[in-house]
Amino acid sequence: MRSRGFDGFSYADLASAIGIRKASIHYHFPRKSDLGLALMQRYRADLDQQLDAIDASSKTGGERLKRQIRRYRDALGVGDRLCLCVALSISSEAFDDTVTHEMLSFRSRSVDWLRSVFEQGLADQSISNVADPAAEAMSCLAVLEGAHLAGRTQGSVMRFDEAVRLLTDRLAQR
Amino acid sequence: MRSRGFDGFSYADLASAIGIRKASIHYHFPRKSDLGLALMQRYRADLDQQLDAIDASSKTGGERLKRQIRRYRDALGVGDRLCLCVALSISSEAFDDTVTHEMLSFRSRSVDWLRSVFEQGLADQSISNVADPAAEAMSCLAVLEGAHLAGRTQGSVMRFDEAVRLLTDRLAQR
DNA sequence: GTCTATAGGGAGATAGAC
DNA sequence: GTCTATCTCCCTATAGAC
Repeated sequence: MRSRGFDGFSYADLASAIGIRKASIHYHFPRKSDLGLALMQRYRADLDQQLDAIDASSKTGGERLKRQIRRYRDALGVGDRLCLCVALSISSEAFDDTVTHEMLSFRSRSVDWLRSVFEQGLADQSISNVADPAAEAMSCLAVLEGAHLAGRTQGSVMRFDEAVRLLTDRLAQR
Repeated sequence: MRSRGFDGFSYADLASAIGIRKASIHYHFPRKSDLGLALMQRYRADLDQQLDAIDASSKTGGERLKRQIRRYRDALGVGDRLCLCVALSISSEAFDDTVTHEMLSFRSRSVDWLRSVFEQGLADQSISNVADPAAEAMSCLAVLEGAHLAGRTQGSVMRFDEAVRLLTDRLAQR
């Protein structure tokens, strides 16, 4: 789903990949949209968990932001995968409100978390040039997702790194 | 293609939309990938033409950047369309090198143009806080495409505007 | 919970008349 | 260059045995 898009793979693809039959997948996820919803729900739950883990072990805004950038970098694979929320955005006409709701939750959780991170970075001086944490948060999510697209199109993590460099350059050196 | 993705529409959809038969479309574009290539080529040619038009009629970096942001904003429709290059990124495994080449050309033309715009904005002081035009250019393209995704997911141009606000706030008022 | 078998439809694509 | 007709294949999805 993250490398070919929602319409780019079939139950037959999954079946042969995991060594099971199509009908067995339909037992767990009757319709394909059920599978999309389940993955998006899990993706969102993972986000909550991992952002909590970052908050627990990193204390400065700069350090927290650095780890979130790293998470996006890792999620890109070798330039062959996208954030699930990005991948599903293109096919969103195919989904009902439950999937859309999950995607909106994912985005608002991301932006809210980033806003608090920029607020911290402003307070503890671990991120430079922060004037408006709310605007920074929305811009930052756009940069991370846009950098994913750059890396994906060119099949190169380097393009991701280049696109987020303006961001990483603002993190205080330790 | 820009609202449902490459795999999200069929020749039958096109045929009924324009009042023609599937076979007639196949006469012009034998395989679906031919259609994808043709659209991407046209999209890229349009970019060249429109950036030239911006250069011809706007002289400051800030004014030029403002018009490119406006172009992306308009391209979003009412939050139901994406940049073609963004939409095809997800399905890029389905394409051969010719389409990928066109997408890479599109991106490098965008970034090169943006770099020169930031250089101008630095020189004529029409864009504030420019330290590294090359990094600004790559970040800017990411923001524009990421802002598209934000607007698309929420079906709202307002989300686009919010995501690019950090950028528009840097443009000198006149 | 997984299997075989199959339904039912729509996909991309082609042949050949006009 | 557009049409009708059709091909072949694969899609999502279901029925029912084990």
